[in-house]
Order: sequence, then structure tokens, then C-alpha cells
Amino acid sequence: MVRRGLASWVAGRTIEAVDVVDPRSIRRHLLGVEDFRGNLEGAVVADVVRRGKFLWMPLVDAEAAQPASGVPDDTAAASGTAVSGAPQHADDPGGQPKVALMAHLGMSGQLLVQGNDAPDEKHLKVRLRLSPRDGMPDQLRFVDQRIFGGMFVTGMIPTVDGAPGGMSANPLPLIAAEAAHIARDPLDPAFSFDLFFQRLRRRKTGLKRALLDQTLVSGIGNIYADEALWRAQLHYARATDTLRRAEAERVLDSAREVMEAALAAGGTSFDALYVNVNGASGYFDRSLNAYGQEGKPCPRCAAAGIHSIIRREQFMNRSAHTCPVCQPRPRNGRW
DNA sequence: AACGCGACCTGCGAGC
DNA sequence: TGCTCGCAGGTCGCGT
Repeated sequence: MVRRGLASWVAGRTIEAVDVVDPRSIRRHLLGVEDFRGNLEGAVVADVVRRGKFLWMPLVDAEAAQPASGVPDDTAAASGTAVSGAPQHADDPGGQPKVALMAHLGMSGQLLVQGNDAPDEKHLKVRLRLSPRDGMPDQLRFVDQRIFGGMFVTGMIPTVDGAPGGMSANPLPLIAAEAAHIARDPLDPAFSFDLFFQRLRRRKTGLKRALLDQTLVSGIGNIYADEALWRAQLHYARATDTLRRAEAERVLDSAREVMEAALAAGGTSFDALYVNVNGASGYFDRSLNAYGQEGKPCPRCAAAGIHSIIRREQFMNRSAHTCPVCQPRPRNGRW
């Protein structure tokens, strides 16, 4: 929903100019702000791809544009090997993408498509001026209150499994190098439950810890984890090596439901395109059953006429919210 | 391999 | 009223 919306606005358009309003948001681009701009200006956005909380835009050269420069040699070489043999991108005027503009939205980041007359947002960090297109605003803005997120340019490398790198309309078996260590998220069509379950069972850890490990499954943060566990009626400390297949399916299905509900609420709330990986505050306000509900009745138990109060515990320097009745703590690390 | 923890950053609410 | 303080979140990197 989020990514699809963005792609329809920006894919195929040239980045004509880049304003870095706050260089702190370019922190992870090691070659600096000037190199960041140099890589983007003149490039064409080929697509918008998402994996977990990373969202990137593969870039191709405009036919008359200067080649991108300043990309580290190792990533350039890696992407070079990927080019041969990969299928040609249908809408790609300049060959296979070698680099991508990466955005991580962190906690509070947003990508906004805005017209030139829209006033700057208070926390505007980066402004991309796009080539004009009829009926569409001309700016893509990165807005971030807390600077947990950021933008940078990274190389494109082949995916390990040969499947598309992430969720996209025009998938290529390439992935932005900085996201290559991130597992597919449960909404990705190429997500493999079998692979996930196999790796989960081999872990000797607790279920929530595993859900938060982005190298095992991505897109699930503290809030989604608590909500998914509540829906699946599983405790956060449940040992992963005792988890039955049906239980793992249940918690993943629950995570999908939570993610979809949050994305649906977040992707449609503004006229201008509004992207916020955290999901809509509206969704959080209305639909949370466990997270942040300490001291309130468990909705499921209440519906069954049972009195039970959501409990909050310290966990991983964060918090874990559970219903003591319908998410009982496992005994002996087992059930 | 698993895991804990500090750092990063800023708005907000609690407490004084 | 105005101040300080602690907390919240995702990710990374380091130490164990």
C-alpha cells in the first residue's frame, strides 16, 4: 500500500536537484553529502522497493545524464556482476540499476510527495526536486522528527535466493546492499514460511526475541510483536525450539494482520501521499489490544466474561505487554 | 550463536 | 510557570 502509492508518483521521474536541509539525516552515507547529491542529481527513479522497514528506489541513468560517480568500488563491482544475465527492466531507459536511494524511516520518518508551493515541514530533512509530470506534485520530501531514520545511496547486489529483492511492481533479483542482511517480511510474496520455521526451530531463544530479529523475519517491531503475540495467544518467552508449526503459522498470520491494518490506516490518511512505516497513529489509537494497554482489561478475556488485566514487563530494555490469562507464561521454557 | 547494552535523537509527560 | 528527568522507538556495533 505504502510502497505502491509512492511508486505511482515517482517512478520514471528524474531527480533534478537535491536539497539536504539537515545533513544529520545523511549520516550513513560515508562519502558525504556532496557525494550523496552527486549520485542522485540527473538519475531516474526506476522503482520503489520495500523490505522490512527499508525502502529504496533503484536508480538508472537518464539517457543523456552523466554516469553516477563516487560509489565505493566494492559495491560497484558487486552490482556489475549482477547486470549480466539479469532480465532487462521493461521501463528502464538506462540499463540495470547499479545504485539505489535508500530511505530508512526509523521511528518517525515520512516520505511525502509535495507541490512546490507547500510550506516546508518543521522537520524537513531532504528535498528531491523531480522532473515535472502532469497532475503530479514535483517534490519528494524526507521528513523525520527524531533522526532515527536517514537516507543514503547504496549499491545493488544480487539476492541470495534469486527471487525479487523486495516488494515492487517491476521486480528484479537485486537488492540494495545495505538491506541484504534483512530477512523478507511476512507480506513479501517471496517470503518462505518453511525457511522461517526451520530457522526459528534451530534458535535457542524466546519467541519475541526471534520476532524482533530482522535477520530472521523483518518488519516486526516492538509494537507489532506484542500485538501479534496477543492475537496468537502466545507468550513472548515461549522457547522457539518447542514451537509447533501451527503456532508459528498463527503468530505470523497475526503479524500480517497487524501490519496490514497499520499500513492501510497509514497509507490513506492524507491527500498528499503520506508514507510512514510506523503505521497510522489512528490505527494505534483505536486498535491496540496489548501494547500500551497496561492496567486495562484484556479485550478477548473481557468478551468471554473473564476478568484479566494487561501486564507490562521489562524486556530487552523495552517492554512486553501480555494478558496473563490468555497468554500464559510457559513453564520450564516449554509450554 | 546468542544476547545484553549503550548510542543515536527529540517530543512529551511526570514530578518537583 | 518552568525546570529537569526519564522514557519511547529501530538499528548498529561492541563486549561477553
